[in-house]
Amino acid sequence: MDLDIAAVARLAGVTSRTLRHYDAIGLLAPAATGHDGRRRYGDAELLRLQHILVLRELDVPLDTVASIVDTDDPTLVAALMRDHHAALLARRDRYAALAETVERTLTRLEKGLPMTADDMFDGFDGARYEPEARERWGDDAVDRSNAAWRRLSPEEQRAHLAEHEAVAEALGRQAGTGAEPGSPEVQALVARHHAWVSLFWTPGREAYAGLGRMYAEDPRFRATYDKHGDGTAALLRDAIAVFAETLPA
Amino acid sequence: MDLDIAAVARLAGVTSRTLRHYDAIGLLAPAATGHDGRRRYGDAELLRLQHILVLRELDVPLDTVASIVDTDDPTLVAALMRDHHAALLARRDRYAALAETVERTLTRLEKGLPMTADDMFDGFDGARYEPEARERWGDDAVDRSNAAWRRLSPEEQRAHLAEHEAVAEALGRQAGTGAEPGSPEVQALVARHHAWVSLFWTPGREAYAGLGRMYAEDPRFRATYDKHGDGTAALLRDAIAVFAETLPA
DNA sequence: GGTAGAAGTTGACGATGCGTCAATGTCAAG
DNA sequence: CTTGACATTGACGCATCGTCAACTTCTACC
Repeated sequence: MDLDIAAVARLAGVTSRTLRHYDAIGLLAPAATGHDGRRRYGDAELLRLQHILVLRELDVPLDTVASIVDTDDPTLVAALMRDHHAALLARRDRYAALAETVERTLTRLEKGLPMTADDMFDGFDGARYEPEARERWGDDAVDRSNAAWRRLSPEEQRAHLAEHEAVAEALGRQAGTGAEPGSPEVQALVARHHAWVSLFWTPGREAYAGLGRMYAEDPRFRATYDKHGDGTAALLRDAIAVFAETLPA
Repeated sequence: MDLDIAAVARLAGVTSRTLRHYDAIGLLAPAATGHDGRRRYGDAELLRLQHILVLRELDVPLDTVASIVDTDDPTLVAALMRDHHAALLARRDRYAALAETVERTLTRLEKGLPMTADDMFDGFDGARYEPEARERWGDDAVDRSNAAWRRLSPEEQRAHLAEHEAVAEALGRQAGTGAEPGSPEVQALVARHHAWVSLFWTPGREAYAGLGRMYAEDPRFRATYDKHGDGTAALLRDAIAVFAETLPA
């Protein structure tokens, strides 16, 4: 895979100007530039571009996009992609609601019926139908999460990662003894795990449970945990399922 | 109904700054301004605002929005609203496709499977999934239609309206004699009607048929035609249905 | 090898759609 | 009559590219 700027533009449905802009602001640098200065893109850049475009589609400002796509923690990445997915579905529903409102307006106008002002704007208020974009990405959740991570000193970052290792290892030992997901020892470890995740992300009940499932299903994550013993990821998943019940929605 | 700027803003989910901006650029003037200069809005303004917001939602530039919402020909207005509705549905489907693409990317990444570049951007290319916004509104169809109407001199505009009256009257006579929708006389009149509509809008098969149905179903339109005799609107609808078959999709 | 044409490069300016701040005025309640 | 909430009109700012302009480079064909 070695594409020139025009090919990438065609594939992604953007203009070459946009790609140059993204290069200029440091958002998406080409894999290499030919000896003549021409930009060449590879697979990794395509993946990154897709990620960028999803976020752009959600009206996330490009500098925020940069901080998001720069995260390299796979836990965060996966959680974010799930969030993006949910946001896209929310958009879909929003446009469905808008279409319905327009249709209702049309038929009511045709029949000469009156409409209340509230009816008329049903679906238009971003605040009610879009608790995603601005509130979600503006300078909240994810943005803060990255900022939080970045604010840590290198030692603190290492300490944070070490805590995760410690939890995973302890979980592995519990898995080795056939411990129950709901047992006090395991739940205590999950609590530590939740606290660990919460540094950059405060998942709700569903989100945390989803994260747990992903740990067990995604080969990469599973490997991360199962290196401490087979069944560790599965134990974590089940333990998280129990723990998640206590979280707010 | 007599609302101040804050009330309108709350209802529509925009800021008061936006409403002032729309006033400043002549897009949406308040119904009246109090003796102290405060803007007061009425029902008509709310309807116009809804129309504006639908178009804005579709990324139509505001000056184009202005030219669209300024049309006063009810035929055009109805046709446009139907188009807007279709465009919103297209958006809905687009976000559904995007969500699907992201989901596919996620699961494939989880399983370590490769993805083709084409797969990855499925749904992102605006050209393929959005033959609406830019191409539809940019400076095409509707924009041109308004411009076309505006380019006519006042006498030409009168002549155009007179042609419509003449067609409607002739149709009324045909309806009075119980003519068949498919008869040569009636079809000749429909051809004139189509030519009349085509000045500002070139409807495809489905669109023209839909327009015909609206003529018969919408009380206001029905009245326009049935004043030349009961059943005129129905005859026109059926005749258009026949005529539309000959149109390109 | 020469040359045309397509497509790349950087650099610069412009447009759109409001956000936001400043300075000021007015209304309704206590 | 004060106070605080909200209105008004400028004015400037900004993000995200679009759109020239001037120039270079690759490819293809004679």
